[in-house]
Amino acid sequence: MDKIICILGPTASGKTALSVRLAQRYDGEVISCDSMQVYRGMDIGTAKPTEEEMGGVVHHMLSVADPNEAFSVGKYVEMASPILQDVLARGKTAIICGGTGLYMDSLMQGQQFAPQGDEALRKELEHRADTEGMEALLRELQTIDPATAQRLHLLDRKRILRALEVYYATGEPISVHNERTASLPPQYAPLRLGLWFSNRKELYERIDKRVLLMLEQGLLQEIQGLLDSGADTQSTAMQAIGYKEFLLYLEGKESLDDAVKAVQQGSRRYAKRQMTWFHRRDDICWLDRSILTQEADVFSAARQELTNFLG
RNA sequence: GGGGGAAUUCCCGAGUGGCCAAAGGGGGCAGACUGUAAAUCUGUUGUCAGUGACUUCGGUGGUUCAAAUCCACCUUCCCCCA
Repeated sequence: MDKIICILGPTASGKTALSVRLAQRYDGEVISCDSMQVYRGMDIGTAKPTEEEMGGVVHHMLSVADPNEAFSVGKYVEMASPILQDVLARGKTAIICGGTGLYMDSLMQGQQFAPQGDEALRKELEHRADTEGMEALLRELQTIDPATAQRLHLLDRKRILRALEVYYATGEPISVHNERTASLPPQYAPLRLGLWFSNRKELYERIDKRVLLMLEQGLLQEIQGLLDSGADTQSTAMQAIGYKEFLLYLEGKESLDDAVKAVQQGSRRYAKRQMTWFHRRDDICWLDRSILTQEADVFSAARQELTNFLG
């Protein structure tokens, strides 16, 4: 049995601290599972663990991409998979820690994504969406992949375009590809530990506070630094919560106070979406942080689950 | 002291006699999600046995078949003149 522990939960629930303690106790290495912590130079706003917070534990998948590069789930799995195998091969405990549910599930599943269309195809589809409108494209999808067209909403531009892209790039409807890959057995069977708050207000308070803390730690300077070094404000990385809003402030388009509120708001809604994602799994051991308020409590609760898991 | 204006469902804010449980936005809640996922998208939001009933539009009392909408008084807030 592979020694893999997944630590998941909404933003600001204390995943980092728990992962480090477990790694120290169980001879582990942490593999970060966060779609924004992969970017170099985005440390404060993504709450990337500091050298000190890492407590001597080896961390992977942090700062592995340039903010201007287009990162994605596919790349994440490509990069993290070999790392995970290596960690296991060395007899270490792998601790997958992060809040990006899609990335985590994909890594554990060994997800094979349908290939990406080339740049020209994607550009063309984008252009057609703008000129012909989504109705036309959805109708087109209806003829080549009715199942997908059926479940997608007219306004879900991203997914409609991707479905068309997959079909034109591979000749296979994305629904067929998905059905095939979904029936594959998962590659790993980790212990999943989920952090959550039965009292949501407490989580929201932590989030609000953390945004203020990031400001104190110099988030604005960090963003300015990224801009100065040529960061593309349209990039995926710059869509990160905390960056896109404060960018508006730095550009003088919004007051600092409004930007702070927007970041807090965005983070709270993000946390809710994360919970929704995780909720659909029924194999997560949930640790209630409204009850386990001290980090030591969380740690010992986690150790109990681990004891059962390792047998 | 005098004159004018405003009070709407969690918030902002439409609504000036029936088509109003009340537009729209925000927020909340719930959900979706297979290469942008901290992204993208959807639903719902007075109460209740849910094709219907009931309680809401600062308060009280009127007018009317019918009021958030009209009248009177009261309360609070804002503006102007003193």
